Amino acid sequence: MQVYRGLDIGTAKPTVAERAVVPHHLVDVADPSEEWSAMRHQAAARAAVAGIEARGRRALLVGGTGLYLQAVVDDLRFPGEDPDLRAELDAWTAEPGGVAAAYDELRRRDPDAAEKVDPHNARRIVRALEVIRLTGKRFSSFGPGIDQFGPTAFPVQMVGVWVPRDVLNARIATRFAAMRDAGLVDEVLGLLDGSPLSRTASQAIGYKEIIGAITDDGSLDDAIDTAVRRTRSFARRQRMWFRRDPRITWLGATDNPCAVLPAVLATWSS
RNA sequence: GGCCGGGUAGCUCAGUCGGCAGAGCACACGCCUGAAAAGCGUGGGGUCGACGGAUCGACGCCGUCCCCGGCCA
Repeated sequence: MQVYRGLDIGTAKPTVAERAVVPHHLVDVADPSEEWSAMRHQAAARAAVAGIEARGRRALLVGGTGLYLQAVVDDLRFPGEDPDLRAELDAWTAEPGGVAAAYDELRRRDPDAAEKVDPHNARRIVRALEVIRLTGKRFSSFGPGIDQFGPTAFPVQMVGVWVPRDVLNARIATRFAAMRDAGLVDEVLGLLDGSPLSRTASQAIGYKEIIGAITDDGSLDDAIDTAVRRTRSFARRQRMWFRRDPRITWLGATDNPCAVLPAVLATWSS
């Protein structure tokens, strides 16, 4: 979400001062009305890494979105997309019994892919069918899969920071309160004056809830509360995603995660 | 004080003719290849306000009481 210009406070974007000390890439590279995607992120991030390495420097990939990280470091191939076909499939699954019918087709044309997607998950079923109909090839034939943790596309040292649950929850609540104090609501009001947010940008935690509160005349306290819960839920999914990756070295922090910095640097140097 | 409506999961509420206590959200656990800060699955949770009664059997029917909201005085 930090790729979007104007989404500063709620995405905890690095400050101008911080960026003056350490160059940050893929920050402020898209307008909030633009869509962002795993494929777009893969291309942009790999280009940034290549540029950094070409200058003899070392890239530090930071972030919590598992699919996006793997899209950069692993052999993930994203077959094309077709908006018309996508719309047709979306309409199909919106009909009564449509999701089950679509899942039947997926099971018939790509049993391996059907095995990995839940029969109720319309979004994933639609995407798999879109690829199959578009390319004529099985969805599962693209790349080794996200559960294959082989050698990375380029040398990468992966480190995860593990924080106790109660500390994490407290930090999330504190963080949102600080964002609100820093003017998050005003920032959202400013965004509402511009072009409508894209589908992807409008999902940003905090922004989505505050926009909802403003347009529906709801409670800002409730919006912040929902955003806090959604952040916890996101953190749980991050935990699930990264936990299964055997290449990650986990470092535990009891309170302040910054305490593990020396250990992170030691791992990095090796 | 009188009349009416309500009291069921942490929250908001369904519950048909009396026949095994339900949903959404929350919470916990988990899944994942162009929406991923997205999407999806599984699970734990109940003195059905309290007490008494009729009934083989009550969240439901009868009685008394308590609590909340509205209207009237």
